[in-house]
Amino acid sequence: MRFLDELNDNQRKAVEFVDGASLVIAGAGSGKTRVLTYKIAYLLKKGFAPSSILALTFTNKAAREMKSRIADLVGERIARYLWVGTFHSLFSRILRSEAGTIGFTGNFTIYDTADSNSLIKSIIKGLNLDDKIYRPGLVQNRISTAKNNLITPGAYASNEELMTADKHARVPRIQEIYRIYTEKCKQSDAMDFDDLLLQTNILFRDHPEVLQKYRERFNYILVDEYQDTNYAQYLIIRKLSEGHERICVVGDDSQSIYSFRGANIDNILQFKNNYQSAQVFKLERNYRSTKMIVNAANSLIDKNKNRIPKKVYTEKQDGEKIKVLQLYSDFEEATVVSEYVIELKESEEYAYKDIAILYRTNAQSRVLEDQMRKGGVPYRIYGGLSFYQRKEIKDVIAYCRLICNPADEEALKRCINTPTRGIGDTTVNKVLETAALHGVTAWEVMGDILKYNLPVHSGTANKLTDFREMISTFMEQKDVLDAYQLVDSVIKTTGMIRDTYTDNSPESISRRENIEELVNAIREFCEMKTDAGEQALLVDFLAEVSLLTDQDTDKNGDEDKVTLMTVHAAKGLEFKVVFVVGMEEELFPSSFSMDSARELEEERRLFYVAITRAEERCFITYAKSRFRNGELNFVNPSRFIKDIDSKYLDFPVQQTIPSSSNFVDEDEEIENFSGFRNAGTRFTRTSTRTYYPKQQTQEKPVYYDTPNPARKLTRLKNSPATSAINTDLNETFVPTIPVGKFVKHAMFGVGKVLSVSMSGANEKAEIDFGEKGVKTLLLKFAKLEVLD
DNA sequence: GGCACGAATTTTTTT
DNA sequence: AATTCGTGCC
Ligand SMILES: Nc1ncnc2c1ncn2[C@@H]1O[C@H](COP(=O)(O)OP(=O)(O)OP(=O)(O)O)[C@@H](O)[C@H]1O
Repeated sequence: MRFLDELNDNQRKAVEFVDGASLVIAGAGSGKTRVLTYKIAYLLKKGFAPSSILALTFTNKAAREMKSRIADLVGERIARYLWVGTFHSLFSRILRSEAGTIGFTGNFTIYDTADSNSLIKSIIKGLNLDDKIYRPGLVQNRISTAKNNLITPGAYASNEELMTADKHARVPRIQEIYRIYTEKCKQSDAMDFDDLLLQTNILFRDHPEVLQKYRERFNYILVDEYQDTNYAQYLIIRKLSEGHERICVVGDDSQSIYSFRGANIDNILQFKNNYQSAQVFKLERNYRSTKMIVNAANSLIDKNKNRIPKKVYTEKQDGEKIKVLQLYSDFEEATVVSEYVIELKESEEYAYKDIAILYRTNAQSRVLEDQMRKGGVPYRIYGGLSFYQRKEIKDVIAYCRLICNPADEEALKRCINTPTRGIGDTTVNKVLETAALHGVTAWEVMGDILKYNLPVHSGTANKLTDFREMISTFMEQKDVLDAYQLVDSVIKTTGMIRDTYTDNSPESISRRENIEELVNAIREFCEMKTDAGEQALLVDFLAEVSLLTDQDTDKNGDEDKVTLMTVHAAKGLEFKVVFVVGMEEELFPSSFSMDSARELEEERRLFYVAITRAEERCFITYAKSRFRNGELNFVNPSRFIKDIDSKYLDFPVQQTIPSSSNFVDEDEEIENFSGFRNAGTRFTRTSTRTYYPKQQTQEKPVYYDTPNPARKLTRLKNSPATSAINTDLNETFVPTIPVGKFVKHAMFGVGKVLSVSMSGANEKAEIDFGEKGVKTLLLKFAKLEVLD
């Protein structure tokens, strides 16, 4: 087995250990995933049948990569029979074949978060509860957490702790909503994401013979990113491996970042106690990053109290320090990052695809995207609104779902009046109420309007009947035509396509293109399946589509583009160059994590994950002001920057630090454009004028600058970050402009000052610009000139 | 029932 | 800024 040479001693030991449970716990970039991959290859060589190996990854993409890597080692003919995938995708497969035993059909629909949310909303409405108190999002969260901990509605109701918590939170009826939600899902033959895990547990608990069958089928179980598994996942694995304990999990407690999804770090911390035969393997050598990056990351994570200390070292070269850049605004941050990207590309050392820009929240991607486009930088955004979450796509899919499962109420609600065909909310509600009254599906009611006494006029009744007939016709074809042929017919017959031709707005065209892209994707799906000798019916497509994510729609993965994604989405990936942007208090760490030490530590782990994605170069940026929810906020640098030992950081001399004399052009700029001195940042959203510190645009690139030593380091280290930055801002002289006077604005022209008031720490003025309207402007930022 | 406009609201992260 | 919600009118 030559491939074992590609491992170091510790890795090889972990791979070769086959007699019992093993845990590989090690820091980032130490080759944990590699161990798992090679271990599978090793097991295959040792004679394990590929179909007897179950490997769980965190994403579909990771699964694909692992499978293809294994195929490289042992050949595609063998690798193709492996069970490699996410918990959700593999256990949905098992659930489909065993569905009958737990009261579902093999065709069950998978409700995505939007579907659950909509169902919860309608339940809350049905119970006449106030949706301001019973916020659907909150309820959904509670239900999800319950499911992840295997608490069924009954168990929920009899759980003291949960019930009192709900009572105190003034939402005592969550338990009832949960119960109805569960019933509704079952009635609609639907499972949500959490059900895929919960129902698997129920299946294994209530049907020992089924559990036994899968126990015998899977002789070896491997789990990647084990630190982010939840209780439901833990128990599935535990049950399947009971007896033989041939299980190998790998992970890093310092990279546990999904607690909001129920991930329980105890799974990995308690592994030794849960498995008698457990052997623990530690890997210490990092193969990914330079010394500077590894050390910086180590010094950061060292600030967490709750963690298993780990040694991590690297033999790679020292590399450069992590560059920390302070910018005026989110806008400038994006501009500067795009300039750095261009520099890196032009240096010919890096391609665009070597570079990633990571952020805490999806909302941050917008400015970045704009600036990348402006700078001509090709990029690809992952996450956020994915292709399959677009309205028009969800609409088409809703038709598909309804055709395959007429009980799918959420799908019905979605497409019954899309495009509009005169069946409005009132009618839909009547149908749903009548259905609930008789304990049948809405589909059933629509099939016999007279029998169920549906209180609608004959015109409306006809519309309902027509709609039902149309869907029925598709149903007759669902086992005859392949997915492509059927969907093609659906978009034409239902009027979905025609609807995009009613006007020629860019929105309509984009909707049409998206629908066409979907149809294309389905065609490719059919071709692929047919080539593989498998069936390619609509149900087959649906079974796969519900679990697809953004990263899976990535067709040409090796296009030369910069990657933009959240830090969460970057877990497990690596890039030569990484920019971690928006390192500010309230954003990263998120304001919601601030009052809990536990959550704060998770935010720190998240930052650790971000930095450890970098192989060679890492940049950290933060802005002093940022638009959030439509308003400008002044923000402070993240406390996490101080958590990194400053000897690994480089704060280049920048013009962007106020109060320093090398503050280029400030006076000139301010006087020319605002009429006020020290008015602060020049960047506003309404301004198209861009301004770069001279050095960055006209001289050599900043990242070759000599590190700026002591002075700024001390500033960041010894004083709270707030004082370094905030003082400057707070001391900014803000003159009050006289009410009633006329002022001139760069964009709006001349206007009259109506009032001046305080908005937080900032003065804002209401100014009437005549036909441009009355605007409310923050004086710190508006470029105003007082006219005499 | 459908549409348009104005008001109100906004927690981060995702399978 | 962006999206959702409510209202009012045809
Ligand atoms: N023995 C080795 N020799 C050479 N390269 C290695 C070796 N082990 C791992 N690598 C490389 O190191 C990098 C990180 O490996 P891998 O992704 O498996 O680490 P990991 O521990 O799973 O990381 P993370 O925890 O960040 O997901 C990969 O590029 C991998 O190819």
